[in-house]
Amino acid sequence: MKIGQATIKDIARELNVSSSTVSRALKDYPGISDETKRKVKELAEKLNYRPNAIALSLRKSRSFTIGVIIPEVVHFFFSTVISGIEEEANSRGYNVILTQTNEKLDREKSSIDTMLSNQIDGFLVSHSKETEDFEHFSKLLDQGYPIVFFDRVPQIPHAVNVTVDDYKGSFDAVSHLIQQGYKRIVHLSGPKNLTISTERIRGYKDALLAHGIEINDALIVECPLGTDDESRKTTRQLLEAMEERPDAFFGNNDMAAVGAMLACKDLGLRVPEDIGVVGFSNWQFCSMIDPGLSSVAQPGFQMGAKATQLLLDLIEKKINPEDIKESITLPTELLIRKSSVR
Amino acid sequence: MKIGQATIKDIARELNVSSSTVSRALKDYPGISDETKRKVKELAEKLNYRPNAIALSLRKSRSFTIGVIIPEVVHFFFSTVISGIEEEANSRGYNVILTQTNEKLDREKSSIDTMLSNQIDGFLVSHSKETEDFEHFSKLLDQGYPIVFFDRVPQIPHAVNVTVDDYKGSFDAVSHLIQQGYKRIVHLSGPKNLTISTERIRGYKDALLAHGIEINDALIVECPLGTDDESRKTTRQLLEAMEERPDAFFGNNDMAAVGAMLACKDLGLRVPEDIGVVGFSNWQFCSMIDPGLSSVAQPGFQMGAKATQLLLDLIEKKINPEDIKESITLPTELLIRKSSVR
DNA sequence: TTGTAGGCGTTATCAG
DNA sequence: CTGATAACGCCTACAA
Repeated sequence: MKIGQATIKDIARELNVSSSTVSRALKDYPGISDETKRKVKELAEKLNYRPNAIALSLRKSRSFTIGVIIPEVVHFFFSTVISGIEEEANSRGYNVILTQTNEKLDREKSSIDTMLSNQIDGFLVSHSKETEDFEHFSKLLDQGYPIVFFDRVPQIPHAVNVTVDDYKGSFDAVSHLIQQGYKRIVHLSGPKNLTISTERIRGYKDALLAHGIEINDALIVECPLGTDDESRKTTRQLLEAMEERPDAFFGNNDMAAVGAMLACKDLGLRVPEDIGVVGFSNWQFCSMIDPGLSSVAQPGFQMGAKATQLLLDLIEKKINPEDIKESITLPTELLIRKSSVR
Repeated sequence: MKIGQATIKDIARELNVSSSTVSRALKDYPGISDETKRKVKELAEKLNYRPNAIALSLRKSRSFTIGVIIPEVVHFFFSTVISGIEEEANSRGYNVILTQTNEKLDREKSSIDTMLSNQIDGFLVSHSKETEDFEHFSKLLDQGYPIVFFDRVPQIPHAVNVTVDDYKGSFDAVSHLIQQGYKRIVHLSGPKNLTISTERIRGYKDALLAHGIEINDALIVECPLGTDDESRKTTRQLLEAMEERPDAFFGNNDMAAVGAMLACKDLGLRVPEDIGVVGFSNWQFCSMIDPGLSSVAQPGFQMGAKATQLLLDLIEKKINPEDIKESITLPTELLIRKSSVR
């Protein structure tokens, strides 16, 4: 499209050969004279010829494009993942088409629709907070579309999932707080319908149990939005209301953890002396705030790269879904800063 | 593609009509009997028919896809812009294909190549730090490809640019510092080949002049990377080396500003009492750190939306490049927090 | 009201 | 070594 986009036909006409010859010459097929090859390539260069990927897609029923569906781009973790996806996809010659659902289920569904229309070769998905029923995904899987889920993964049989070790990340964080002498540890949890949330809750509970601390459900507080404002309010109320005051907060999310730190400041409580705080994700700002926020680092870039690698291998039939026994789990790392050390 | 992707032909065959009839029926063309329309639509629904966007693209020489080229996704500001792009493009029925250059010129060029191959309808570009020669863009413009540049815009005649008012943002920030009584204000500038950097420098200088303060070039310090580490080192050295100590830092970037705050802490200087600090961009963390970082907010989402709107209008010939007299400039807003108030 | 034919750009297949 | 032809899925003059 556009004035002057040269096609194979143009080259063929100018050289008085057939388009098949040109096509073959350009791809160094055997059985084309060096002379012809040279001429074709020269002219192609001169005309600034570019293969039309659209025509190729139609011909091959492959678009060399993968569709990425995520909740939000404006999210440090997700943007890191995208970066990994981009990198891996590009290096293997695929394009990335992106949509964000803004945490809405219907946008998730309509994204799938447009992507299907666009004949993408496979999906990379992290589902929305609203998604509780995974029908729309399992239908795709049944139809044979390659999908790899990452981070926010569904519980569907045969789904290929890439996650970080949320359980262990959480377990480590809470164990660390306990070792630092914190005893009444509040967990600011995420929406219960996300596996990452429940896994982190499980890690939290197990860490308490492993250190002989009783589980108190009142100390597990849901922060569904995951913003600092929400958590600031919630934790502030908590600190004011509870007769036996908590002495630590473990956020399922750095924003939630920061909110807790701010609430402490509001109330004149010192972090880490009075209250210990640990977050999850290791956003950039963790090292910039004072005190530095301890956090569980998640390898976002690698998650994106790994998920993409799996997806492309599935697409190119280098592996079969059955070969992937269980979910891929990437390691987390607890980064200890001042907010949790006393 | 994929087992069972129904096509118009499938519907036609099953209904014993021609594919043109089906095509027309599906689009409610005049001159198709209601009966046929009903039958066609019913079957289409049943077969889960989806128009093949690839075939459409080939037919129409339009892909309904726009290409976005940005330096980095992992950048709060850019992710906000992407969000705006996404929103506007989707609402108008376009797909977004994304590549990041990682600030490399050759990746910028190869991105253009793949996108051209993919027959995208237009480009949305924020160029890399390495880009000093805009030949590869002006060539595209000459060939008639619609391009809208945003934030990092080139100096090319006839280019359609969307920026924020960097000059005024900078002018306001520095004026504010002066009003607060700061006198020796250091500007942590960005790479000089970016227009946004030079505009911010211009705003800085003019604000000083407007308040009768002499310009001292030694107080304009380049922080090319724009990371907090870089700026922390740079500003620390500065604070230690200068006989007459600066009393404020204006970062062309929030990371740079934070670096300066950290350097102050390193040296036992108090912000804002001893040193005032203002950043640019208003990243999320500005309100989370202590003291809160004053910053010039840039409307990233709107920038993305506006740039996309212009691009799509250009593509759809609703406007001509000549109609856009000058660059579109969006307003900035100075958000004053504790870091600059004494 | 419906059908036929041609073409968007490319390549695989079959001939020569 | 090279050419002609058909096909990917869709749309649209033109014809009937």
